[in-house]
Amino acid sequence: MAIDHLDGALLELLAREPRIGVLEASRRLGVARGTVQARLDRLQSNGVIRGFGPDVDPAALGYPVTAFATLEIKQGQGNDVRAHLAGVPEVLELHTTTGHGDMLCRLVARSNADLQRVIDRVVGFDGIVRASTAIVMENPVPLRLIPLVKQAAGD
Amino acid sequence: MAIDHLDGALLELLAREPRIGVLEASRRLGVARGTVQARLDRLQSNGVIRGFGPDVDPAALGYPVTAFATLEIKQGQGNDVRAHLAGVPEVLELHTTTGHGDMLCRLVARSNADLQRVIDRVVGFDGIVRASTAIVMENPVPLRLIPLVKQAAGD
DNA sequence: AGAGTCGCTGTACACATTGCCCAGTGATTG
DNA sequence: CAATCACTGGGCAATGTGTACAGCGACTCT
Repeated sequence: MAIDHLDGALLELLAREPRIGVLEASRRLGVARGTVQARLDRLQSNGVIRGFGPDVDPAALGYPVTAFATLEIKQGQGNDVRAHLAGVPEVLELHTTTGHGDMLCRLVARSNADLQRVIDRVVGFDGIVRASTAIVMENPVPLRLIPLVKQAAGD
Repeated sequence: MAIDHLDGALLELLAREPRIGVLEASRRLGVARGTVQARLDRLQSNGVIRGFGPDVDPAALGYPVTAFATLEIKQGQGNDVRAHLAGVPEVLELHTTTGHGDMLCRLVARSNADLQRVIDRVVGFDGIVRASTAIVMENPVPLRLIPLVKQAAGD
């Protein structure tokens, strides 16, 4: 859980040049190879690094439209709705939240027209009372964690 | 842009066991190493695979609270707001959207109390008229792309 | 039909990297 | 003071990588 300064530098380096190896990383950071290896192992067993999965771009896959849908759920239907949404490939992410809606999910679609189909599929389920959708136009800040890592490392 | 069936299998394999090498992947998929190498290169130049950055868990970094904030922006202040939000480490992601709000951003914080500080910092800016926040309680479907990849590959 | 192109295979080779081990050292702790 | 811990720097065998090449079947264009 201790987010060291070296850990921070390592994470940043890995984020910038992911194909880098342990040896090369140790050279860049000016430490011994064993150290980098140990840090990496620790970060992974800590859960700080979940993995190194490929970062897939839905747009390049033919799904250039992203939207967020706020869902209102019928009492007690939560689990069914979760299962239903988990079965829809275009649902990239699902959260249960406080506030006006009960759930928030991230959707993608092949086009604005296709989004209609996706939404119909998403909300065409008994437990869902109401849905409101916001289509994403721009993504000025794509998902990033480095600034947070830096802050966590810098204290 | 052609999302082949082999491409799909490769992506799925990489997602499940990211530390796998090209050689091992070729063995698993039952194709020649050169093929896997060529596919990988193509997927990367296509932009389907953006990279292999480490998947960092904010919770493990000490930021277990996630929230989504919908922001309403003063006309013409878009760029300033974008720049402001980009400067806040706790802002993990920012989208401009259609619908009730003008922007949607994903935030993290060290605690519910800390979230107040983050929100204050986020909305403490001239161009922002109104903000409504939804705190994430559960994350039944964490960000996933494999089902989408499978669908894209299966046609 | 023939020529050219393309993607995949199977193989080869030199080189770099990995996983693992170990002795030594400096800082911190009880 | 002794023990613990993280880091260093070195060494080793095994493996993977980058790269190249020839052969082959499928496809397209003329």
